[in-house]
Amino acid sequence: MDFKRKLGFLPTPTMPPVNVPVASPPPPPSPSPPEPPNIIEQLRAKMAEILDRPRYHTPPAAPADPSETALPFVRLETPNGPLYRRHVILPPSHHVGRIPVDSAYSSRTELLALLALDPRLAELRVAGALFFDTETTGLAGAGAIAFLLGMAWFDADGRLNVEQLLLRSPADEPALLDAFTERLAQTELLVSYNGKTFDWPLLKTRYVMNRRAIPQDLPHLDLLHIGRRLHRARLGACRLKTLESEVLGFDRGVDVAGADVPARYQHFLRTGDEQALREVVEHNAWDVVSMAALVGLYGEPFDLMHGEDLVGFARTMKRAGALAVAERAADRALELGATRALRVRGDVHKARGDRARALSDFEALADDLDDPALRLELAKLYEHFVKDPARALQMTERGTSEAELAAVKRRERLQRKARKTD
DNA sequence: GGTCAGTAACGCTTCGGCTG
DNA sequence: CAGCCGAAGCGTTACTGACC
Repeated sequence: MDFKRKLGFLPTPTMPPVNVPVASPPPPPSPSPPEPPNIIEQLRAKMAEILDRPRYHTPPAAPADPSETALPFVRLETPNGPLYRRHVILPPSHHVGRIPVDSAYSSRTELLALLALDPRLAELRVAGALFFDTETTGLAGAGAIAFLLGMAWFDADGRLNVEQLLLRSPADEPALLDAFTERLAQTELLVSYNGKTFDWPLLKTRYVMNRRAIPQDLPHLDLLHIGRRLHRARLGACRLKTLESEVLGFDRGVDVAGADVPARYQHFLRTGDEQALREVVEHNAWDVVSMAALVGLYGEPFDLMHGEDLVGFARTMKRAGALAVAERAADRALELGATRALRVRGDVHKARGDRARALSDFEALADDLDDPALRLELAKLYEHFVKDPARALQMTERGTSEAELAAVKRRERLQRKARKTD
């Protein structure tokens, strides 16, 4: 067998033609057999799955007319080589789902600072923010480079400018880094999605590798962590794309999976085929624009945010010590039917020393008495505020005994079930 | 597949309020 | 006044998940 051909090191007639759209995911794995497959079968299935993945290193297409380009970038000459730039200004009416992008411009950074648990941000303006996102040749730690840098900022008229810089060749990296340095000089606040962990350290590594001064660390608003605090209870996963559809109400349709991005760039480098990169470029632009929309929402959340998300908002405000805002958010969440907000509001009342209202909210959660933390709060209030030790004692026994009873019953039922199936 | 900010769950300490 | 309780803050540790 020709293993090189089989494993994709050489082109085969079965590979997709260069210009075929390549965004479709690989076909789903075949349904698993009733019996667990042995290790050989598992390896065969894995190999089949790998071989079915789209490949991008097809033979070079016929030389394209150099005057035509599938990618909407303008070539600029710089002292450090060519720089490929795309610059778009979004109209003020531009929305991402329900959220007008320019709402971020007037976003209250006091609120964003509380959400980010970073008081420094309150002094800054979104007008001085740079939203940024990179597309790279892989994850950090493996010599990855950022071949596409997407940036967005508001100009003096409050319009969102989106700029993208592309490396048509890795050799052009110094020009890209210098352009980024220039943009950073006009920036007082960085905004990213997981950029504190991924994009920013990776870019700093690239400055080192290119023997350039590392830009100074700027205040950094990483929306991933705010997203988790607000939406995790409702959504579970908090990827940017999930927030875009479930929080902003926008579906970008066909999109590139992040894990496919490195292969698409490698394909571009080997063949010059720009088609596969077009969707990466669009994906990158959407990412920075969506960040701006998220900032708009987080800066003015009360009218537009989902009730369940306002519970997370209220909890974060409480954690940041903004008790009045926390109470307002919990009230609004309850108006929207999110009864989980009772727990947060009770905690807020307690933190303010309003034990009567704390008791009222905690008692309204009587359905949750199997929650030991809630029973503890009620026991404290019955003992020290209501002065009813008997009731407090009941609270310490009640839920526990019920939970234990339920656990014992379940254990017995499962044991019976196990005996039947033996 | 590497990285790392953030989180949760601890234990420990300090401080202030209440009670007998 | 001593003793108890609760709240809050701090440090440690182990773990999670999102980025390409």
